[in-house]
Amino acid sequence: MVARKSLKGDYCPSARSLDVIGDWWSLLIVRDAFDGLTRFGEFQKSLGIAKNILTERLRTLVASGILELAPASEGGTRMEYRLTAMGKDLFPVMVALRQFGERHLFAPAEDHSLLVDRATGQPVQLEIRARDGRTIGPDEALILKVPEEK
Amino acid sequence: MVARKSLKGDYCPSARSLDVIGDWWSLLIVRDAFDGLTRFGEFQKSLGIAKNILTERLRTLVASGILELAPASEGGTRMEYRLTAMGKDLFPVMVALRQFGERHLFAPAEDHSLLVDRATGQPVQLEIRARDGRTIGPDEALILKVPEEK
DNA sequence: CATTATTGGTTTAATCATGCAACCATTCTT
DNA sequence: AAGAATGGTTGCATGATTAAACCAATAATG
Repeated sequence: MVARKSLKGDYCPSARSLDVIGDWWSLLIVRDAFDGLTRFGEFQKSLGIAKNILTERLRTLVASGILELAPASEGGTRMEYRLTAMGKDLFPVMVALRQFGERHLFAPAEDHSLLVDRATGQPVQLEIRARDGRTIGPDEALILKVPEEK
Repeated sequence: MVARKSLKGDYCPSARSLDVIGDWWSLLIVRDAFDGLTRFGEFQKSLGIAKNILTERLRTLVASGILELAPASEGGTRMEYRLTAMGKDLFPVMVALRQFGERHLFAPAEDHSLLVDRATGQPVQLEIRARDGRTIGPDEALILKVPEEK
C-alpha cells in the first residue's frame, strides 16, 4: 500500500477519526466488541481475519485508547480486550453505519439484524438536531474550517 | 492485499455499509463531496490521492449509488460527481465520525473545524434515542440478530 | 485561429500491506 | 501427563496502492 499517509495532521475531525478506525478491519473489531466479544479467539472466529493482522489491529486499537487489555474476569491469567470509555464513544458511529446499511443495503424481504432499546425492545433512532431542536440535514449544516485546513 | 473479502453476504448492516464505504479513501471522498467538491481534479488536489485510485474509487462510489455523474452545471461537456439521495444519507455517519474526532483526537488548545447549523451558527448535536425519548447508550442497546448471522 | 494549459483520465513499474500457512510457547482440561 | 485451546510470531506469495509518465479532449489565451 506504500506508506499509507497518516491523517493525524489533518484539521478535519472526520479525517482523524478515520486515521484511527478507518482501515478495513478496525471497525468490525469494534462492532464485535460492542457485541460483547472480548477474546482474541472470539474475534478471530467471528471475523475470519488472519491472526497476524488481528494481532496488529488489536495492538493498534489498544494503543489508540479504544480497547484496553485487562485480566480476564474469569480469573485465569488470560487477558481480554474491552472497550474503553473512548471506545464506547464510537457507539454513534456504529449506529449511523448500521442505519445506513439497514436503509440502503438490504432487499425489502431480506432479514437483517436490528438495534433495539434493551428496556422496551423498540428500535433506536439517531437524530441530528440544532440547539433549538430542529432536525438538521446535510443542506442545513455548514462545516466551519480553520485557516490551515489545506 | 489479497482479495479483500466481501461482506455483502453478512447479515450485519454495519458490515454491509463498510463493504461499500469502508476502504481507506471512500469516506474521505464522501466527506469532500459533503464539502461541496464535485470535480475529479478537486478531489485529487484535496486528498492527494493517486489519480488511478481516485478513478477507481469514484467509479465504485457511482456504481454503489452514492455518487452520480452529471453534466457539469456550468454548461461545458465536463462532468461532475454529486451525492445522490443515498449518498446524502451518509450524513449521520460523517457527523458521528466528526464528533468522535472532535472529542478525542484533538488537543484541548488545538483548533479544529466545526459543524454548525447554517441558520443559527450553533453547533449541531447527534442524539440516539428510544421511541419514548430516552437517550440510549451502548449499554442500553441490544443488537437482535437473525439466525444465520454466524 | 494557433498555442498553451487544464481536465480527466490510462498505463507502467516499484513497493509495501495483507493473507495464508506453518510454527511455537503457555495455559487449561482430563 | 497428554492433548487441546489460547494467543500469538515468522516467512513467503499475492496483489492493492502509489508515483510518475503519458495522452486525448476541452477550455483559455494571445
